[in-house]
Amino acid sequence: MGKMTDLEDIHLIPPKVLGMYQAVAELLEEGVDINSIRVSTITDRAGIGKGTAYEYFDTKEEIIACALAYRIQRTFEYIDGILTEKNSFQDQLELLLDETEKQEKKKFCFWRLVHMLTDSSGFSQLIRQRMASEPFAEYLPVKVFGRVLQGGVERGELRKDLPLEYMVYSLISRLLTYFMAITAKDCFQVDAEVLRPLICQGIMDELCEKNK
Amino acid sequence: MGKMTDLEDIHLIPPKVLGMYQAVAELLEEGVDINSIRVSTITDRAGIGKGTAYEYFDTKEEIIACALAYRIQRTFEYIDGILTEKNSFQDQLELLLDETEKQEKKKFCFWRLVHMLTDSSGFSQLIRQRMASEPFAEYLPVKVFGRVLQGGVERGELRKDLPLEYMVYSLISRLLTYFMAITAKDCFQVDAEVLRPLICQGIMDELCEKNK
Amino acid sequence: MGKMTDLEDIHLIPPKVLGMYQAVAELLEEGVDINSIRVSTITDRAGIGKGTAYEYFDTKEEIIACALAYRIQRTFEYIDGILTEKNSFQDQLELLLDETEKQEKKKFCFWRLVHMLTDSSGFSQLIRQRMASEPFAEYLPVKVFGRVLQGGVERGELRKDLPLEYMVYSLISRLLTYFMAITAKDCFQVDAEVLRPLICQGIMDELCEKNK
Amino acid sequence: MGKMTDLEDIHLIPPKVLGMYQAVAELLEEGVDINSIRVSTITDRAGIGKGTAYEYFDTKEEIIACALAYRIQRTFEYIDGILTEKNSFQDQLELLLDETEKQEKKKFCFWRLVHMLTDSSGFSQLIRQRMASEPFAEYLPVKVFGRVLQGGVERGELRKDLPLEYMVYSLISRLLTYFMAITAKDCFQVDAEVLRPLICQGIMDELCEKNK
DNA sequence: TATGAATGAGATTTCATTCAT
DNA sequence: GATGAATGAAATCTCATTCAT
Repeated sequence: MGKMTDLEDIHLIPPKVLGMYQAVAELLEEGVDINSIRVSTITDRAGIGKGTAYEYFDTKEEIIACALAYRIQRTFEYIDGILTEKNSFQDQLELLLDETEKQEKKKFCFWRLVHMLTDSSGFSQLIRQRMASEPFAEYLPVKVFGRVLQGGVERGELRKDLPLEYMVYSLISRLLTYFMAITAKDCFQVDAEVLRPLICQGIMDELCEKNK
Repeated sequence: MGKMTDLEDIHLIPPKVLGMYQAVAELLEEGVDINSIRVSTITDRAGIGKGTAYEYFDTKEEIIACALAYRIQRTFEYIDGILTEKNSFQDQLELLLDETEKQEKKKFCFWRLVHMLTDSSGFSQLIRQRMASEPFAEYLPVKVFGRVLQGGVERGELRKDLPLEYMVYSLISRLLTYFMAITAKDCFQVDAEVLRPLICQGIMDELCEKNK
Repeated sequence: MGKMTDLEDIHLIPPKVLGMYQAVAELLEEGVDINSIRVSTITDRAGIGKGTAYEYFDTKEEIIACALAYRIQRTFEYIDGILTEKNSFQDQLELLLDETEKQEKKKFCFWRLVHMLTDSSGFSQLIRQRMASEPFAEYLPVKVFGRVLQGGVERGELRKDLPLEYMVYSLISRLLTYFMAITAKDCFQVDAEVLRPLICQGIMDELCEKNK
Repeated sequence: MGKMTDLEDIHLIPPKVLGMYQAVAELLEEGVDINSIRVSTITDRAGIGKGTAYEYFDTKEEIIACALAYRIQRTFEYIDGILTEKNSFQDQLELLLDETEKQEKKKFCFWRLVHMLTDSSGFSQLIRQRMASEPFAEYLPVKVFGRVLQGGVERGELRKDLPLEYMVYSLISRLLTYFMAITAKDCFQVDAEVLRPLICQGIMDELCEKNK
């Protein structure tokens, strides 16, 4: 059996490997520091032997990096799916803010992704490599948000004169604002209830055609 | 000799400890993963004995956390200083974007701080404790940016109708996202040259009185 | 693999663990100070990897405590066995004195046990816990000697009016006298040859029915 | 200043050294394992600098060995003193049992001595050397008990037909076993209240002339 | 393919001892 | 003589990885 790092099709992942991915996701959601995760913890949770992990991966780093990449992709696939069901940018924006709140509860995907994209740990480098590869690229936040914004432009809701890449930037930074405010609640004493409408208004003001 | 964790006055740090702080800073600037830093690497660089590290700190985590806290404070002290010399918000904003670009080159302080404030590693928990304490609090980004924005409001440059905290978060997340876009170029697939003027404009549009 | 500290059945001890027990026993018999025994010394002697020791035990202290408890139990099992073959208390007493001499040659069991029962080192506390647990209790000296004396009483050889616990005390203290005399030969200049009949006589005088 | 190991006269011990001896004694009485005592703990307690310890001793082992030897001698000097005040062996015996019980409470001198005389730790070897030297020999238990028993014989209270040395050992081991029974109650499973009168009687029966 | 006992390199940490002041 | 900051040898213990079954 070839290693998982060579596997392109996300739907052919063997059940034992899915078990390991699930174990990693759970651990991170429980707030475990990524650097303190042990191979034996993963395999114990997955109900498989420790040696089995090495049938599918070469190193511990790869296990965790693949698990994370998988998780991130699934999350954005899901977000992409539900975004598509909404008909207006306003609804899509509300949905994204809702999801941002949810993610915070799981202390997971978004923020973790931010780290992955910016730090220099071994994990992050592996993740970045992996996320840049074919089957993942399609669901990178830039792409997902890009499609949403593109739709808005095409429907005439959003400004046509801004480069799409800036609009993506703008959207992400607003979501980040909201996420930071929620995450650092205790540290910075900010009221998310007050923030949310301001953030919404800010984006709409900046990106929407009708507000021009 | 009392441990450094009990030392409040940042100017009384013994030279050997400063040497260790310097060593940690260099390592991180060189892109070394924080989790792979060894005590012996730090002490070797600092030109002191390994045991000496434990005269001043109880654990490796404390060494690195204190080094980081020190570095972050010095950096924001510096930024605070140069921001004060500028007379308009526009100039201050340009300065911050300049510094954000510089930080990227040093892969360091600002971003590292964001990680520290948001992940669940042992380091981060220690750092957060430390940064919450008296001598550090004054130079936390929220305070520094808060003062900048407050000044802009008082000079009549910035909008009076937005909560200051919202403005702070908005500014921070714009900078952060810019940093992220620069750092993870391949993932973001955007061009900093294109982005920067738009970001400037976006921030001014949102926060400035005269542009309303 | 469960740790040895949870293992109740003394006959299920894995061979590598027996090797470690043997190594500890040898070291002590060679007169090595118990506090100067290193894990690597034990595993080197046992011909196993250092890490293997920690597959079976959590700490060095546990390794040595278990090795000692095992050794002590085996010794008293053995003594119990050969005592049972003797038909009179007199013979049993002679046997015990013979064994006391032998033990001295191995500088081991009896005296080591005495230390274990009386000092406050980490080892001793662990040993005491362990020796108080089910599978060991049966072969504690108090039990073994208790059975011998009980037998003597039942056969009508020994006095019925003394509490058994005092008889045990008396027997042990006599053996201790003999052991001390042998051990401290050089220090106290006593002739074991002269002592032995006196000790025998003393016990018989005190405990035997016919001498009443 | 010559090292303490060369000092013969126990009354010329400098005050800082007495402070260290006192510190060691206290630590042991508090139940601290002798192998876990640190030089810094001793000097901190004695209120002196760590370097000072090395003005008077060459190694940590010497510090503790000398402290113990000193303490043991003082204890037996004291016991010798109060034994001399008693007029009958019976009273002296009761006194010794009282002291044995007290020692248990202080977990100290007598028993510690026994360990010192019988184990193979570095401390014990040093102690044995030291206790064998001139100024200590006089107050070794064998000598002290020897004088007591000799007095009993001379007063006609004790048997003349037993070798004095046998009587000494017999007495010591009775006391020791009593001590052991008290210390390791759970292992011995006997009641000191029950034991003590029987022990007294047993010793008197064996050693006293009139009870013959 | 799946396993998990065995491994050992390498990390952190301790603390007796030194020596410049 | 007294000090205590500095040292580094040496110990314990971890855990990713291997490999015989």
